Formats: sequence, C-alpha cells, structure tokens
Amino acid sequence: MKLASQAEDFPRWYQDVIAKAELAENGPVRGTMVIRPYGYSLWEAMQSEVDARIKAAGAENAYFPLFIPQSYLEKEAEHVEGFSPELAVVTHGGGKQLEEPVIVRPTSETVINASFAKWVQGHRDLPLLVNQWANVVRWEMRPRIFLRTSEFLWQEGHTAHATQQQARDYAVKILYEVYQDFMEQVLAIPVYVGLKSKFEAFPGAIGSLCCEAMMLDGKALQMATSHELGQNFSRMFNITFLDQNSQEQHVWQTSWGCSTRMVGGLIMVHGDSNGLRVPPVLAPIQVVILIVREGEGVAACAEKLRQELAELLGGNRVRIDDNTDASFGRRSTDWELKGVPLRLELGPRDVAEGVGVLVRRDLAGDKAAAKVAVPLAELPTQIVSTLAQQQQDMLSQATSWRDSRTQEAATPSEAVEIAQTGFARIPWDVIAEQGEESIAAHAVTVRCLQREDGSLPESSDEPNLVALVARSY
RNA sequence: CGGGCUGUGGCGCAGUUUGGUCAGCGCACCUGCUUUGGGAGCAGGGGGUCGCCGGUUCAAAUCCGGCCAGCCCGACCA
Repeated sequence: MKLASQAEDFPRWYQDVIAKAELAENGPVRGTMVIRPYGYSLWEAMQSEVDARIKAAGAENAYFPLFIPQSYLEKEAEHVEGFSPELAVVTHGGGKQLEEPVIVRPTSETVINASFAKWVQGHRDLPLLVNQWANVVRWEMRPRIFLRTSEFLWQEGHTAHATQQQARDYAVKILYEVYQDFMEQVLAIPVYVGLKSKFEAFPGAIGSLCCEAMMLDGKALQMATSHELGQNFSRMFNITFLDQNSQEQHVWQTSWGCSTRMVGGLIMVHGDSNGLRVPPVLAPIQVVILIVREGEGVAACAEKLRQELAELLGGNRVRIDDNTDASFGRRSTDWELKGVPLRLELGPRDVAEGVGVLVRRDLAGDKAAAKVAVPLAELPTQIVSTLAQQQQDMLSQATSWRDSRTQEAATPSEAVEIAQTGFARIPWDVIAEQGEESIAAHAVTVRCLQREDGSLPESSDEPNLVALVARSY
C-alpha cells in the first residue's frame, strides 16, 4: 500500500507515515494516542539528548504528583483562566465523591511551587533548578496525533532565582543551550527563536520565549518554550527567602518545556514520499545491515561489521535484518518507511567481491546517488563519515526550505498572503495589538517577535521589532 | 463547539439510488511448495451481529429517527 502524496494531501500523508512506520495510533479515548515501540524509541532518543543538555544547564530531575488540588490552580488568576477550558477533573475516588475535586495536571507550576515554598528558605537555597519528565493532560477540542493530544509526554523545568535578571538569564540559557541546540544539532530542524506577543504568552508568565519551526506544508510548529514567570507564582505560593541583608524576598521564576509534539515536527520537516527520514544523531537505529539472501560467509561478515560499527558508533544502534523469508523489496521499503539513515545491503555476490552496498536514506529520491559499493575494509569508517555528512545535509536542506519560505511583508494583508506558504516577516509596529486580531481572522498568528538581527528582545514594547507570522499547528 | 465528508474482518474499499438472489474485493494474516539484488508467485485456509440504539417491513448493510465515533476546514488552545 502506498503512502498518500505529500503534495496532494499532506494531512493524509502525515497519518499514513505514522501508521506505516509503526510510530503510533489513536487510543480508545478521543485525543489519546498509543505510542508504538518504534515511535517510542524516537521519543527516548529525544529524551536522552534533551536530558543531557538539561543536566548540563544545572537542573536536576525530580517527580511531582499527577493529581493537583483544584484550589492550587485557582491561586494564579491568569493561569487558571488559561487552563480551565481544557482541564480533566476527577470528582470521584474510592467510590465516593471527593470533598475537593482533583485536577489531572495540565502543567505542574502549581504543585511544584507548593514544594518550592517549603524548600526555599535562604538565598543559599537558590537558584533551585528542577526538571521532571511526565505526562500531562489537556482536553483538546481538535486532537492531532503527536501534535496535539489530550495526554502527552514532556519535560517541564521549573526554577527559582534570587533576582529577575538571574531568572531571565536562565530562561534564555535554556532556550539556546537546551532547545535550539537540540533542535538543530540532533533533530536537524532549524528554528527561529523569539519572544511571544502578550496575546500568545503562557497564562501566568510575564514573558514567553519559544522555538518555531517550518513544516513542509508551510505551517509553523512551536517546538519548545521557555517562560519567565516573574514573581506571579512566588507571590501566590509564598516562595520567599532571606537575602544577604536579611530581607525577605519573593523568588523570581522560570518554567520551560518540550514534548512528544517534536515527533510530529520531525515527521513534517524530514518526511518524504518514501516515509520518515531520521537524522543520524537521533536515530535509534542508525544502520541496518540487510542480508539480501543467505550464502557463503554472509552472516559472519554481517556480524563482524555489526560489532565493529557498534564499537565505533557507541551504543547498540546497528541492526541486522536477516529475515530472508521476506523479499528484498519488502524489507527495503519497510526500513525506508522507518527512516533508518543507512542501509548496508550484503549478499553472497557482495561478499565474493569484497564489498557492501551502502544506501543513504536521505537521498532516496535520487537512487543513483543513494547507492554506492564500498570495499568491506573501508565500510566502518565510511559509515561513520557518511552518517556525519547526512546529519549536516539534512540540517542544510531543512534550513534552505525554511529560508525559502520566509518572506518580508509590509502590510498585514500581505503578511496573511505570505503566511499561506510560510513565515512572513513584518514590522511589529505595523501589526500592533489590534492587527493581531485582524490576521487571526485569517487563521494567521504572530509566532514570535525578534529584533532585526534575529536576537531576543527584552520585551514586546521594544522599538523596531520584527514579527514572524504564519499559520500554525 | 460550528461547517463538510465518512463509518462494512487488522488496513483500504465495493455493495445502499431500486429492501430478498449479499456478506464481497484488494492488502495483511495462517499452511504448503517455489522464490528472494526494489513492495514475490501458485494452491489451500481462518477471520466481519455491515458504528450503536430504536422503528418500518414477511424480510434491512440498504428505508426512517436518534445517538456515537473518525477525518478535514474553522473556533478554542501551547
């Protein structure tokens, strides 16, 4: 069965890839998803890379409860207003109606800050840098698998600092050193980093920073966010400390997250007519050694290569496919659907000639360039360098695409026009607050604000800012 | 939540206009043999109260009413 055409029916193509690459399927409750083993392995690879960066930024992992007292959410006015429409509320437990309903967390600012209030006493307790990997629930009107599901997996970081500047600096550090670096170096997805308009900011934040990526259908996807919360939560939850002068102060805070939505972004940035393409740095399986058919010395040769590669590449990211009951064509297309970066075809003919046929998934559109016969002795080093090359090529290909889909606009109506196919860059003064609603009528929104040189503004009131507007998921 | 489309074995569909001769096709699955360098072939086989509930009728996948679910476009939303 063929995939739907990416050009003719993008949403259908997206769902076909998810089904045929065995990434995920719908769960029994509307908006929920079952993440299948291969899809989950992609998520685990993302987790491990993001987690390493979070730890490098100094945060530690912890775990907080799934259930939150309703009263906690109500402490921060904007926060509760922003989230109430999409809350799942537990009213019964143990066969009895609960005295106070319990919220299934849509995000954990409130429970975590209740703990922070106990943990922070003096300035020596700061900064407090905590992260958790968890599931959250937001009852979405219009779910789309991976992009917006009622339950999704993510990490959420929560921090407390002694000064506003320290909090702000940390939110920026996370944005660049964790998120942007991960998106570009691991996912090979270029992102615009910027500040959300007040209209688009997180409920309860004084400023929201974000990474925005461009999908192959010309729609934007928010890949991660990092919020500056000011003292909004510390005042409500009484998170105070004694500073060096023995004065009681409220802490300054941040929160930041990225989710399983990134799997959707990966598909929509790198997918092609043959399925998914996974960048090598992320790939749970980087190389599949496909035994074309059994024969003299083929299995032994494959196993020897696998061991050499496992050592060179680290981890266990080389797979041997010796399922010769299935045809060569079937197995080739299946691995292509899953997006494994490199396939090494090995059969009796190759072994006799002392070569292996190396096939690059990222070039699958160009069969001649994609396949090359490499002497067995050179294969391990050649594979290592090819993987590195593929990673680079995928990032530059995605960057060219994104850049070609970013155009200047002078008026809101021009921006709406350009946003039909990508990002429009327009002076923020021209949009202003009321313009934001007028473009919203055309399903186009301000994705983020940047300075002219692409750097982060201090606030949306700064002069000469540029707004990046687009249709979005 | 509004508009449109669709619900028939795991997936994709035909059949509904004109009620009965209707439970069918392709893929997938199982068994055997032959195959294997780009989605294998032949033979045999298993699996579906036709989304759910009710109604009309001698008779409903098919007609009527209600409900539910999925998808797309919006509204909403990180």
